Amino acid sequence: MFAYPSGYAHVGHVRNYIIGDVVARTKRMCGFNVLHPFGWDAFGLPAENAALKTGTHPETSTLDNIAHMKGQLQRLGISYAWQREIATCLPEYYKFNQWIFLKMFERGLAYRKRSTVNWCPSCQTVLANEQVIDGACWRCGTIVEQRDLEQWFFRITQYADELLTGLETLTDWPEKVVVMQRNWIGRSDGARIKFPVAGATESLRGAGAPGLDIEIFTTRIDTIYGATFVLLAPEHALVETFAAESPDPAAFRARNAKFRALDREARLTGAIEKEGFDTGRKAINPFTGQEVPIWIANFVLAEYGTGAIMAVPAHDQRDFEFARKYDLPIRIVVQSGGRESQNPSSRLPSPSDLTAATTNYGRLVDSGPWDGQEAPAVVTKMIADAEKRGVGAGEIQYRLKDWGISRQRYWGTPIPVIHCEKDGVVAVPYGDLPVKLPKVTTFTGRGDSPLAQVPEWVNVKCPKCGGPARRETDTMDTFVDSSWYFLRFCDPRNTELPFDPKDAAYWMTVDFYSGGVEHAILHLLYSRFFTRVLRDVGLVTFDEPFKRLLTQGMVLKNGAVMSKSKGNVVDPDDMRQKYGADALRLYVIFVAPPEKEVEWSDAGLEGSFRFLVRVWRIVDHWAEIVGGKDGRGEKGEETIGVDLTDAERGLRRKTHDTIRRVTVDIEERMHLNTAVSSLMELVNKLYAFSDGTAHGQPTHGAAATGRSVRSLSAIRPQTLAVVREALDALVVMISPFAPHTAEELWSKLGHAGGLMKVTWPSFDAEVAKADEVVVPVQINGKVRARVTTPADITEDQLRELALADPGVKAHTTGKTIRKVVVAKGPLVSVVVS
RNA sequence: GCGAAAGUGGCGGAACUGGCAGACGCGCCGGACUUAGGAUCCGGUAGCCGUAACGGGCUAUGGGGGUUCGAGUCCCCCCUUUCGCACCA
Repeated sequence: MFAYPSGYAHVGHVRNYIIGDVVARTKRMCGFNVLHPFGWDAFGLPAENAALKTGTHPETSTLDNIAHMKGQLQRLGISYAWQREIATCLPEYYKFNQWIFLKMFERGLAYRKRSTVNWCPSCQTVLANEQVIDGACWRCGTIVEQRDLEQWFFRITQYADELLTGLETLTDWPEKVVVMQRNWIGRSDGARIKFPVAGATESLRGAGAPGLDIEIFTTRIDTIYGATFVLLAPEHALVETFAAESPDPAAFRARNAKFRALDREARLTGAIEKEGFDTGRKAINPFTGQEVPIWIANFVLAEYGTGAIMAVPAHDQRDFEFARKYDLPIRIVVQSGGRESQNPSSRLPSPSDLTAATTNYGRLVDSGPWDGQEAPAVVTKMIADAEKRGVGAGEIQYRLKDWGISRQRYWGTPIPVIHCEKDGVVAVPYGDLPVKLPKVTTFTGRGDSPLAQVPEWVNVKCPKCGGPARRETDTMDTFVDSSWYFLRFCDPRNTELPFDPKDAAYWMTVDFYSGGVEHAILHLLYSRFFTRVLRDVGLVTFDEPFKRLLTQGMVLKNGAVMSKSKGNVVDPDDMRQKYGADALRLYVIFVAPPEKEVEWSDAGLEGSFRFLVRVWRIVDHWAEIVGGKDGRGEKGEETIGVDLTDAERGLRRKTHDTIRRVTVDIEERMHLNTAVSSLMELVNKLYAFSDGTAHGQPTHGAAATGRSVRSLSAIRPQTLAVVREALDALVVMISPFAPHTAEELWSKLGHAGGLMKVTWPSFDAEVAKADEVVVPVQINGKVRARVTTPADITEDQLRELALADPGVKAHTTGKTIRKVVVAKGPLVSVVVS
C-alpha cells in the first residue's frame, strides 16, 4: 500500500487498507509468504504549499504527518511489514528515481523539448496531459493555461502499442479500467496522405524546397473521393505562409488569432460553434486530381495527427455542418443503408437533400476505379495505391502523448542532469547519485523553480569538461515516484540498485492491488510503462506489474466524499475509541462489497460491535468447558463425527459449510461482506445449539460458571468435540476481520501460541453436505409442494417421489403430465395441461 | 451526443453456472428475563387478499416485450441514476 501523507487518514482511506489486510491475513494463514508493505508518496505540492503559508519546511511537515498516520494504521492492527517501509522523499529512495531517469536518458526515453504545456497558475507548475481533467488541474481544480516551455518528457508513446495490447492480458482487472486505458491510448489506424498545394510558387516553397504539401491524417481513406476541401488547424505551420502571401496579411492573422484564443476557451468549456475561413488557396486531392479549397477551421486540433484534415462533408458530421454553413461542395461516395439498391447511381440522394452525414461503411460510388468496392478491403487497397504513387502511407496515430515530467517546484526529485555551455545537457554520473535536494528555506510560490535560488547547489562543474555548468532546477513529477515503488518493496534497503532483480523475481508480480478508480489512467498507466522500461533495462522479466486489480469504492458522509474542507471527515481514531478497532474493521467490510461506494453510518458500526460482543459471549460461554485443560485433548478429536445427534450433526455441517463459503468468498470472489454474513450465520447457529443458555453480559473468563446449565460431566464428548470444532474455526476465520478480538478468544479457548502461526481451517465436503434436502416441486412454473428426501436420491427416484406427493397430485389429477424436469439444485418442474 | 456499469423490502445489501427472490445486518413489532431495560436472549417483519386453523391464493427484482419447464440472472426496446469519453478526423 502507498499513501500520500496528508496528515490524517479518514475512514475512506482506511477502508482500503482494511480490505488489503483481510486478504493478507487470510493468505498468510493459508500458507502463503505474503508481502504486505506500506510506503509513503511523500513528495508533492501540498507540503510545499503549506510551507508557503505556515513556514514549516516540507520535510518537517511530511515526516510529522507520516509519524501520525503510521500511528493511526498501527492502532487499527493493519499487518504491514513495517521493516520495509519506504518514503519517496528520502534520498535513499529518490536516488533511484534518478537512476531510472538516467537509464531512460541513455535510451532516448527521457528527452527535452520545447513545447506548449499545461500550466496550472495556482500550483505554479506544469501538468501532464493525464493530469488535466476537463481543462482543470487534477489537484486543485484551477483552469490550466498553455505555456511554451522547455521540458523533460518520458517517451511513453514508444510503448503505446505494447501498453494497448498488454491490456488484453489483464483479465483480473475491472473492465472499466481497461476500457479507460484503451480510450486514453486511443489507437487509430489510418493513413497519412499528401494534398499538394496547387500552384505553389517559388516564394511559397522556398528555395530548393521539394514541393508544398499538406499532409492530412484520416481513418477513412475510403471516403477520399468525397474530400471536397481541406481544413487546417489555426496552429498549422502553413497558416503563416498563407497569411504572408494573402492580400491582407494583417487581417488574415487577426482572424486566425481569434481562433487560437477561442480554441483554448473551447477546450475548457466544451462545444463551440464551428467556424472557419478560406485561405484563398487550393490543394489537389491526390485521388480525384481535383482542386479543393483550403480553409482554416477552429475545430481542427493541431496536436492530433498532422493538424490538417481532408473534409468529407457527406460522411462526417463535423465536416457536413461546416460545409453547410459555408456552402462548400458535398459529394456522396458511400452508399447509405446498403442493400436497397443494386444500381448505385440511380438511387443516390442528392447532396442538397442530405440533413446529416452518413458515417457508415459501405459500397463506394462516384469513386473512380474503386466504385462498388467496400470497406474494410478497399481501405487496404487504397493505402497501397497511395504508397505506390508516393502520395501517402498507412499510419497509426495515438491519442497518448509523451509524459511531461518537469515540475517547477521544490519538493520533488531533482532531475539529475547538468547544463554545460560547452557540452550541452550532461547526465550526472551514476556515482554522483543521489543529487540531493538542497535545503531551501524560503518559498515564494513564484513559479520559477525554487532550486534556482540556491547558487551553491546550482553552480557545478561539468562532469565532462570540468567547465562551469548549472544543474537542472526542475524536479520530477511525483507520479515518477509512484510508478515503481511496488518494486522497491521487494528490496527496500538496496543502495546499489533500485532493487535486486532476484528479489523482484521472487515477489513480483503484485497479486492483489487495490486503490481508487482515480488512478485508472494516471498511476496505473505510468506503472505499466515503467515496468516495461525496467524490463528492457533488465531488472524484471515481466510486462505487467499488477495481476489483480480492485477499484474500491469511496466512503461518503452525508452523501459527499470526506474532506477536511467539507468538515465531514470520520476519524478512525474516534471510532476506535468508541467501538474498538475490530468493530470498525468489521463494519467497513460488512457494509458493502469492496468496490461499492458506501454511506457512513454510525448505526451500522454499532451493529458490528454488537456482533463482536455476541461472538465473545458465545465463546466465553463455552470456553471453560471446551478450552479448559481437561476439556481439550483426551475427550476430543477421535470421537468427532461418530454417533452424533441431529443437532450436533447440524452444527458440524454448518461449521464446514461456513468454512467453505468464507474461504471462497475471500480467496476467489472478493465478496468480503458475504464472508462476514456467513460467519454471522455460524454464530447464530451456535446460539441455537446452545439452547438459549448463552446470554448475559460478556464476562472475562471465570465468571461463566453458574450460567452454564450443563456441567462438564453432563456433556457428551461428541458435543464437546463438535462445539470445539465450530468455535476454533469461527475464531480463526474471524481473525482477518477482527484480529484483536480473535487473538483474545483464541487463548480463551485454551490454545497456547498466538493466531499468527495458525493455519486456515479446511473443510470436509462430505460433512458440509446436507443429508436431507427439501426439494421444491413446481407445477407450470409455480412452487406447489415440497418433498423431503435424502440428499443422495437419484433423479428417477426423485421424479417418482415428487409425482406421488399428495400436494402435487392435487394439481395433476385430471390433467396430462407433459413434461417433468429434474434440475440440479435440486428442483422438480412438472408441466401439465 | 458516444461508451460502460447499475436499478431488488423502510434502509445497507444477498442470490456462485438460468433453478424456492429478499441470506446477513440495520430499523421496526412482539415475547422472555427484570424494580427497570436504551442491555441480553427468543420470535416476527416484501405487498395485497382470504381462513376456524394456514402446509392457502395472488402480485412482486425500474417499465414493456421475448426465449425457456423455469428469468433478478439471457435477448430486444424504453426510462432513471452513476461513471468515463467528448470535436481525436
